[in-house]
Amino acid sequence: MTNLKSKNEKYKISLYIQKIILELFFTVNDPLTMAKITLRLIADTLGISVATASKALKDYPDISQKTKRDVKELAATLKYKPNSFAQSLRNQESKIIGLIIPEIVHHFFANIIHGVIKAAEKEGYLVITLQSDESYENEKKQIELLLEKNVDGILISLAEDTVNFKHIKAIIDEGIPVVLFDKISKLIKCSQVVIDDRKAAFEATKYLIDSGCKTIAHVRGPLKPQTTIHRFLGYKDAIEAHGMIYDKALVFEADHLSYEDGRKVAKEILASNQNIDGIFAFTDLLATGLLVKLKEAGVMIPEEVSIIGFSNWFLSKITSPTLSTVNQPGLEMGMAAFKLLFEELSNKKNKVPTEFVTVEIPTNLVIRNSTR
Amino acid sequence: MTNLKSKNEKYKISLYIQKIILELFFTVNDPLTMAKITLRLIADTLGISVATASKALKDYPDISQKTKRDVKELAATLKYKPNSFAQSLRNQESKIIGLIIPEIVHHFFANIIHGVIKAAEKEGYLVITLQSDESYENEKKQIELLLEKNVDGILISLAEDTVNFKHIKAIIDEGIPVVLFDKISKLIKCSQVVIDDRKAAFEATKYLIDSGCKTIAHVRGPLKPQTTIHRFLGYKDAIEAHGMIYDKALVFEADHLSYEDGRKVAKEILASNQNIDGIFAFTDLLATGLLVKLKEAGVMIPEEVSIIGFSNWFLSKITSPTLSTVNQPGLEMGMAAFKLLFEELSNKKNKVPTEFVTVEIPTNLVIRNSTR
DNA sequence: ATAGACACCGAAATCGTTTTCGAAATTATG
DNA sequence: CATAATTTCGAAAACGATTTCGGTGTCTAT
Repeated sequence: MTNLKSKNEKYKISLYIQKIILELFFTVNDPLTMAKITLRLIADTLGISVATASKALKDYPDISQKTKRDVKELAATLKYKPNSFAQSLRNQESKIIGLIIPEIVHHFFANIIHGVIKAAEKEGYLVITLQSDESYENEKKQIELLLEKNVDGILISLAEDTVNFKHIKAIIDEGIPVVLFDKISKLIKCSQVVIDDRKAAFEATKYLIDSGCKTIAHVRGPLKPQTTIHRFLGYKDAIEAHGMIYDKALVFEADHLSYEDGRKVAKEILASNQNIDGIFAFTDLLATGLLVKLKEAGVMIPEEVSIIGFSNWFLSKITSPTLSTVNQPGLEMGMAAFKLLFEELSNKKNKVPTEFVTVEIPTNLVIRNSTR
Repeated sequence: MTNLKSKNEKYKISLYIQKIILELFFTVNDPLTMAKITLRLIADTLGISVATASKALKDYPDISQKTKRDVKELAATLKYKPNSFAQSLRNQESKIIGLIIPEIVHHFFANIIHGVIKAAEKEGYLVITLQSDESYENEKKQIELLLEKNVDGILISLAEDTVNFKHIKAIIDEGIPVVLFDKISKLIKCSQVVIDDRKAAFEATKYLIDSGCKTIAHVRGPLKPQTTIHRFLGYKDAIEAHGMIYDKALVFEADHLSYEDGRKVAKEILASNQNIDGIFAFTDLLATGLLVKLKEAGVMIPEEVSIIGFSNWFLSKITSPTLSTVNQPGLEMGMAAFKLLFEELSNKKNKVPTEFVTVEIPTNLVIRNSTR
């Protein structure tokens, strides 16, 4: 590269520009040999230093207006894009965050992803998404992957079989901000985003009671997750708070949360002969299985049995009758989770300590036609 | 930092290790002051050069076994993680790819995301996902964002209102590999992943014919997208290939592909009095709307009218009767798209030119209970 | 003893940007 | 006119990892 710092700059610069233009002209269709547009190129072209070029682009006060104009103009025409690796290396931040969820193909989690990406984009952050498949081992591995890429922070919804939290605590101790959402653990000291499952279940059950149901069943999920317990307790609370007696025989367990399981439980309900006239199901898919099977058996919904689900998945709008349910706002939860992370990231930059908070996103009943 | 290159290395090294251990001990709980584990640290600790440490970790042949062991051991105990920024800056690759889709909360696209992420993870790539909201402007902006982060390649499913392809061609010319999938354009010179809509529609219609339907309607989508035209043509092909006459009056247009639109078209079909006994719908959601509305109107499905949808979304398994449909394998498409991109990336690294191919992922009929 | 072969290691350049600190050039002031 | 104040700029040191190229030291063969 010719040294441009001689006296006769003007002449040399124009020569140099000619060279650049020629170079661009000849190589524009051949990416392999195309000149990289760097600060060095801009600086040399204008006969200034890289330092000055950098400062000009960032509007440092110690650069003259004319220089700023020149640099910005050339940068624009050459379509200069700062090399993010170099920037990140300098600034020690990637402006990328990681997102780990148990399952992508899932209405609720898809909404979470959307919420996170949307909120992140607004603040100039991009999101790397990973799926743990509900596996602890995957979760651990994926955290490693994200760390290797030097993400600035991580958002996690814990996998089903994650019972040990050392891997999460370790990264928090390393100084990487972590925010948990949906599948959380109180044992981890970090900010979290949740819904109040117990309250939501209470409201749902209360609605069934208020609408006249006398014998209300609950179809719960597998025992392990916290949510199962909370929704069950909400159901029990409501029953007992309204002068009814809680009856164990009215609680059915589905182990897979699938449509098929809903149908299976429906059969049990029919066989139990308990005059059940209201059902609060752990999730919409179960509720849909229940609804369809009961209808096939000649039960009128909602006249004979009211059904209420949980999550407000897409399918609850298209069952017949349409399904009443508890809206679990994935989009809002995703956005809230990112906001917490963002705050923590900002605090970290300003060396301000963050105190962890647990944000509760309100749920709401969506009453459709499966309830009276 | 003490210079360790004196004769009496052993003594100094142990002193230094003491210092490190103390340092770690005192700062392990304070991320702000915690020592960064770099090659420099490892090298100094062992009294070797950074170059040697680097080569030891990468098993260069000119490093002794002992040195390799020492370096690897210390690296492991200190949990050394190479700084990806520095690596990327050197190697000019980020091992990150971008993925732009029109809509995340969507069964098919969620499958695509899953497929891409899964295939990418296997090859050591991570994925940044972005949603264009079917907007050309967003698409353009997001490509910029991805380029700023120096992704190695980009996977795109074109937005609905993208009719101008300059932005895509520009990045291809810049040498960034791009692979298009699902919503593609033949006008862009790059590898693509598609399904054969026309053939799939042909098969679906043929199934209706073979199962005895005499008057078969087609509910098509909005006019613009290619897929609408191809599925319509497939329908028409099948009709004409089986000795039936194509009748324009049997083609209904839905403009939003929504469940509600399906219901609306069902009304039109009922009002048209054409003795329609088979319907091929552009997509499952439309088909579901049709199915439910027809049932409500007392039409027996499939005895009086057979219905077949398109895409094999989740909901097709839970309608009653369950919906026959064309399986559009999102997972496979996502994986195929990544594989094409990966190949191109490898070729680029080896300076081998890539010839663009269009991969066609086979669809298949999923026959359930909405057809005879 | 000397040349050649071989094993092992390190200095230094590189990737591109940022920022500090001091120097030069220009203008203002007494 | 000399000095002080102000603009305006650039050299250089980061940020860490990689890789080339050459330099040690040791050993073998003559």
